[in-house]
Amino acid sequence: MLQDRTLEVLRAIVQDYINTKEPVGSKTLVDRHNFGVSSATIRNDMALLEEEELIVAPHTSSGRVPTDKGYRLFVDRLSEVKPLSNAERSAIETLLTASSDLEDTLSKTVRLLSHLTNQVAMVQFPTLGKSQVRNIELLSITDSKVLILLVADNGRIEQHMIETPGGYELDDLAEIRARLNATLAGKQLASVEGLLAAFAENFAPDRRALVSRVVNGLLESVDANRTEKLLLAGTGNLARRENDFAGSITPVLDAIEEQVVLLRLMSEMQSEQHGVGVRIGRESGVVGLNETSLMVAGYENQGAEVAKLGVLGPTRMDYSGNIAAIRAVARYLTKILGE
Amino acid sequence: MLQDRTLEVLRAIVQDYINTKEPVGSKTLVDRHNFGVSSATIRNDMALLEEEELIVAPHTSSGRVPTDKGYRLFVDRLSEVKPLSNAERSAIETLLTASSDLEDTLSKTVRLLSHLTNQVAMVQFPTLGKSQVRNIELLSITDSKVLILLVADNGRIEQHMIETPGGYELDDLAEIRARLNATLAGKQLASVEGLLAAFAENFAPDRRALVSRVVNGLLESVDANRTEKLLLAGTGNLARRENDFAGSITPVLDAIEEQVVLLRLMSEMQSEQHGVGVRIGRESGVVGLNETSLMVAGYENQGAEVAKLGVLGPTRMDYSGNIAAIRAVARYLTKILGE
DNA sequence: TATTGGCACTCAAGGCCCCTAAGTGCTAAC
DNA sequence: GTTAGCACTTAGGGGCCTTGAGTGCCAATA
Repeated sequence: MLQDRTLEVLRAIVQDYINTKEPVGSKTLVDRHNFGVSSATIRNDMALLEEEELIVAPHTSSGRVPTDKGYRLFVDRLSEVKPLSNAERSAIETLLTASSDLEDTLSKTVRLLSHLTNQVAMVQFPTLGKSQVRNIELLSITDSKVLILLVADNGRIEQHMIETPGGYELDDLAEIRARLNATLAGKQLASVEGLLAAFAENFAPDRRALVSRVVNGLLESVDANRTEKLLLAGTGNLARRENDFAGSITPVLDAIEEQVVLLRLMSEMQSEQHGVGVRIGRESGVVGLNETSLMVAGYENQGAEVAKLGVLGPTRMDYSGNIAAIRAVARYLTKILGE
Repeated sequence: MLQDRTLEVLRAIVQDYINTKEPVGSKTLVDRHNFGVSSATIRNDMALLEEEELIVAPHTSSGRVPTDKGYRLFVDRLSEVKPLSNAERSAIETLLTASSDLEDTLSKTVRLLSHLTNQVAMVQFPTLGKSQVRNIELLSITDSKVLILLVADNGRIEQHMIETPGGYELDDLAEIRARLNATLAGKQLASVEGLLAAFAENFAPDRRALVSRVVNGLLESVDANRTEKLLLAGTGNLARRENDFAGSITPVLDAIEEQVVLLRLMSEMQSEQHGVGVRIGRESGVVGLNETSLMVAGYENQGAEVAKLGVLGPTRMDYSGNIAAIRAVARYLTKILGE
């Protein structure tokens, strides 16, 4: 087992490396922190840390740099949550105001988070989860087009246009709508597919074609609600301090555009330290994100976690500060969604 | 006036520079193209071109590179539209299939365009223009929330949630909806604000609060339709060939995220050569885009231009090929929207 | 047993020098 | 108007050396 001081050395290395972007050596370490021991002792500690693969030397006889494993230990056991500055706190309260429009609120949130952290920020739209159908509307748009509207109680509203080549009667539409609502209102979105399995059979044969078109459209809406949506901000931050990435940032930009990967990762991640989940470097298992870390926290609506938000940045990032920012934003978003 | 051969030299310089990414000199030029004259003659031509500020030498006695002005002349007078390859043509037809959902169609389009050009691709949503109100729906969501739906005949559907603190009667809602449709259906979106100026006065005083909340919500929807929306794809292409940008790509990424600037530029641009509008380097007047060129073409729906699409990339880009791709995609999109 | 001073060793980075390859401008001749 | 010839320029690459920061190890110390 590593001794206390050895762990302190690791902490110092992580902190110094985050600040200076330079590999850190034993001498500078004793200069900057007062360990009360000589650099030779620190060197011994560093040898231990290297043996445990917590730090690594980019080339023989250069300073050391934390490995993914080193950052992991730091995050799990050594980092304290930096309290937010007053300026940050008030920025959150000023910029994040309630709006009855969900998309508005979330888009403000993601921009705020990106400014607070100087990283790429991400906010997931509320997901299917346990949310329920509030109601369903069918709107006649043209003779051969009907708009289906699915209002869920998580605040999302999905719209889906369908074609009805044979035309339709408004009365039919009204009836279908009424029966759909009778069948589905208050039911969980996840159960919609099952509940509609035999739905068309209740109608006269000559209307079934129309009914099943509507049902299919509705199922696609449910699916769209299941397929998560992601808002992003601050992509420019990736390239700002370019040398953060040894390779190119292209794979990172690609992964960001290919939102599916990010969404999957976010969903898989559980909150760990201080309510924030962290994936460091290769832990994500996504090649393009080998040099990035991902940190997410859940936010809630009506008492249940509905989705996640977080940031993506180089592994060499300010974990303490970012954890604090993410946590604060998640809490504040939960609060204003409750209003 | 510059002679024909001198212009040919400019064309050759632009083409070689685009291909090789290297400043091009007089000797390599005569080697690669058969001008039938010696390098000394080419040097004289180059001196003329430099005098006209069409090319520039990065440092004394190195090859020449086209200036913005040089690219401009190339695009306006020297470039032929490269016909698309069969593979590209069939890619367009395979990937771009009609869908009744506008967002689907456009999102396919933007990804296609980004693949064809290897640049950042952009597609504007259909804009206000001359489009009309198709109909308006008011949906009761909760006791104190009403969803306003504005269906426009350009295919866009705006949804906007409003709060009604005092509650409301369903009958009231139905009446407001009926009168709104009577007043607005078939009218141009641009005229909605005027038509609703005195709308609330037709109602009994105790309902006016509700009515004006609805009217305000509706006006915001119209505004949202006016505020253009942009789909983007291929951001990773910016960083792919990194040395395309002398400075950092951060300002470019920022400009992309700040869609407002791009939207303004796209709206201002008129089609020039071959139906495609081009802004080269500093011509855009946007500092962050000094090293990029923007090329856009309009696409149509129901016979009228509704919005634009295009690409953004380094000034050193394949103008001929990209113009061809943009033009083809715009035409094809127009075609399938018409179906 | 943990810590320390001392020492020999390593290596990246920067400065310097030199050379080469590609390019230029100019001039006089064709 | 075109060309050959020539002197001149310069970025970039290779080689060489120095410096500074760092390391590992060992014997001495508390």
